[in-house]
Amino acid sequence: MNRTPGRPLRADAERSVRAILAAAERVLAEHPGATMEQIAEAAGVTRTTVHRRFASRQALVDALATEAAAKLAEAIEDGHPETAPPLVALHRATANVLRVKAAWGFALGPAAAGSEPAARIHEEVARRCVELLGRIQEQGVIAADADLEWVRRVYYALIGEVLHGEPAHGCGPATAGTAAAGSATAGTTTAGTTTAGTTTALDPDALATRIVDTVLHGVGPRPAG
Amino acid sequence: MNRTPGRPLRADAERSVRAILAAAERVLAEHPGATMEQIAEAAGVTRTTVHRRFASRQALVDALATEAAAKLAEAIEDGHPETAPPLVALHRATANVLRVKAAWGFALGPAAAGSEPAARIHEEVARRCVELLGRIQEQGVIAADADLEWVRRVYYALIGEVLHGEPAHGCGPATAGTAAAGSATAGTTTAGTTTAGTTTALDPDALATRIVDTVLHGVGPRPAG
DNA sequence: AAGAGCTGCGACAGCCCTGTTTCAGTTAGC
DNA sequence: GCTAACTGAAACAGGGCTGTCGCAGCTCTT
Repeated sequence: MNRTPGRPLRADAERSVRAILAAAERVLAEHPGATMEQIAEAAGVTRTTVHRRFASRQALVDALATEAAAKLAEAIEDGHPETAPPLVALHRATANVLRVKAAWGFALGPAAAGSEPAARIHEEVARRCVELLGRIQEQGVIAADADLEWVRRVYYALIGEVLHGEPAHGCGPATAGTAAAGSATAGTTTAGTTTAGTTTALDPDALATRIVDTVLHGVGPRPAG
Repeated sequence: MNRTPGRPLRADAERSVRAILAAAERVLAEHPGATMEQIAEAAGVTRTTVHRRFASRQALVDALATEAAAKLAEAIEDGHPETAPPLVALHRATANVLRVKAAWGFALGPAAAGSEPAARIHEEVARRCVELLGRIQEQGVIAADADLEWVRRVYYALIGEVLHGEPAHGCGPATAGTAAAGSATAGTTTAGTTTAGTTTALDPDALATRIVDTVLHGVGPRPAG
């Protein structure tokens, strides 16, 4: 019954909570309707223990969503959107977000939405995102008459799309497949990453480049080199 | 038990099937985990009847997905991708798809995926889509070195994003909200639709323009008028 | 008008999931 | 080492949903 611990948990209990949350993400990502039992099993714990730590299934999902949202906010912040050059910050943040979203696909997905604190974090993240885009707009890299909210949505959509391709089960150098790196050699002022002409894709930095590039310039032909 | 009728259904039974499918889409779109009972009620039918027409919940969802996939394919075909000028076809198809997807949000969503026949139709649709994009590429409107699969994914993502905004509960002139039509006055060779400078958005044609425009040119500043 | 088809109603069995409780045994922390 | 915290095991009540049946009554079809 004690699910909102007044005092800190004991070390082993803390470990259990961690294991449960991680397992929940893993299991629910593949099977959104998974049972508490399945989650417990994946966490190496009994169903009883799961209920001891999370009052209800909803509480578990909420905790998961909140944790993931926090990591997402952290990913943005790690790009230093306030201090770094806007395009650099956008690129870094994008790469970070790709990493986080790949690892917390369920917790950041629609199925986990509706969680109160998580929703507020997401709003805040969206605000920061638009701020950053605004700074880029001031540089003239985004059209002056562009609707930044639309830009943000396009940006979000592309991030989501990129993560649909390969399941990326282990976050490792997964099965390649059909990768050709279409519009490489971007004109953005970011650091290296584009080693030469052909990027292997799949790695967050290359994907981030592709996303930012596509958002800014689309897929049409470039004016000039 | 007779769910794959050898002979045609009677008129009233046919009507029931229609009503059930329509209700299922309506109900499941808002509440993916809805009960057979809720679907039946929304269809003005008893739960028993639903089970009489569809062997199981899965069978119902499959039928729904298949029907919607067919309508989607039809939406593409109505753009005359083979005969019309590629950009015109793309614009028309986009507008049609927006209409279909708005009306069959659940049946075309991820929750309804996994249905055998529907999946094959979606593959075919993707093929047609890439074909059309290839024709546009030959015109030089898409960069020659662009990965068409990536272009298709970006295109899909934007279509999906556009439909997230307003729920569009009744398909009517719903509650407007924050609409500003960012990068309007596209350079595409489509017909009118852009009445002047300010488009009201929300209507499929205007949204299609926006999508196509963004896919091709991104949100960056235009070279020149 | 007659018969086949379809529907609503009510009820049933079966299943799975959630959430709780108790108790004995183990583990962390002072 | 002692105590409090934590866990596994087992069982329980409760609830909901699915899928099926039989029957009486309505409605389409010819």
